[in-house]
Amino acid sequence: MNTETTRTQIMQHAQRLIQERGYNGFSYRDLSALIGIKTSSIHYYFPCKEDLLLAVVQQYYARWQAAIQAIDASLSADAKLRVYVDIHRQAFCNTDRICLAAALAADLASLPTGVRQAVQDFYRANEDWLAQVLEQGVREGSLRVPGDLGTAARSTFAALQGSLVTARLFNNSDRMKDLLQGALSGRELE
Amino acid sequence: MNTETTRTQIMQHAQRLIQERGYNGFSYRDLSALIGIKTSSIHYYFPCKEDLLLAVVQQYYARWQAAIQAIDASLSADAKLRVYVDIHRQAFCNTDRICLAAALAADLASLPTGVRQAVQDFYRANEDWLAQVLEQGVREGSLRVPGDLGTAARSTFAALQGSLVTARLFNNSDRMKDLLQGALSGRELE
DNA sequence: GTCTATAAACGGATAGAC
DNA sequence: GTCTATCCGTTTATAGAC
Repeated sequence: MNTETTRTQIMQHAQRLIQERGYNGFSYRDLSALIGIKTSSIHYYFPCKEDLLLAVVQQYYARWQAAIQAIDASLSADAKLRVYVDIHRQAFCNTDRICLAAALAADLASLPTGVRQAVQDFYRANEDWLAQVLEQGVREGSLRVPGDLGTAARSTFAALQGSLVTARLFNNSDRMKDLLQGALSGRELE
Repeated sequence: MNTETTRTQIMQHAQRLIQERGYNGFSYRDLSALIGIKTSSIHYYFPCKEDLLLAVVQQYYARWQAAIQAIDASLSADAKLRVYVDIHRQAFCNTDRICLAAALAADLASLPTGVRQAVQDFYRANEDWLAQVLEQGVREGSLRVPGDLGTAARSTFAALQGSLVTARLFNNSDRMKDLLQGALSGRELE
């Protein structure tokens, strides 16, 4: 088995299991059974569980950054918001998983310090991106944002994360559409 | 040690540990160390972990119902909403914990079926209550709700749950105030 | 790189004494 | 009710052969 493939497989399954069952809900044994290698081989790539966790979180963050940067900068603010929500809705429809950062944030007290920091960074980056887009929308006149921009951005991201949780809980991806109709159309779009 | 006291202690610590570290993040051993009894004594009250989990969830649900019913029915819709959000904000400020149902929903795939149902019931009950209050607000003319009432109720509860997660993540209870200013004042209150 | 073998602690759970 | 003692599988991790 090619090295990169094994390492990649480990990280893919680890991410999925965390999103499905939480940080404390999977083991090296689970991974070894899924991939078809021994647990000691996983330790070769990730000496301890925290190493694996950090690698998975950082890769998730990096991919999110790439997805965000791929959003056409020339779009209007409300178009950017629709693309942004749709990225999350599509990801949910394809995988039936909540956000990795939300899954980890739920187990906060059991996270290694470094991971906790990475989760905070992810949340902050999303909120900052949303605040920028809301600001653009106000400038353009295409969005109406009552009150503070940062407040609106934080509430919007909280609603997005919460909607992913309920979409999975009720096995109903329409919950993500709720978000578009309610939070965005209602509050922030004219 | 009085029986009811021991049983109560077990359930209190179990609920707290689930809210802090997730369902898979605590053990009978953790509980026994915290309370000062042996793990076999815990098995006397709750033969298996699922029994304990179900008891904790049902108690949490019952207390929520009591708190909701204690809200003065004669209040205006927007006053009810403010009391409702304040119940959650106060609970967070006092305990630094997210909602038990949200903590369990994050570990969904690892939950026993009965617990999954109880978590769904809790979410549904909150959404139904919110939808009723929004409906009252529209009737009174004190709330402006764009689009479907059920949609607005679901988004509002998702934002509430998500805000609790970030309030803890950033150790900042103002996140709950964000919700009042943004989601309620902005979207639903005139 | 992957394996076997092993370690030491932890996990939920039970039987039976007091 | 709570304890001691015990069961047996799990979990994370390491050492060393191949």
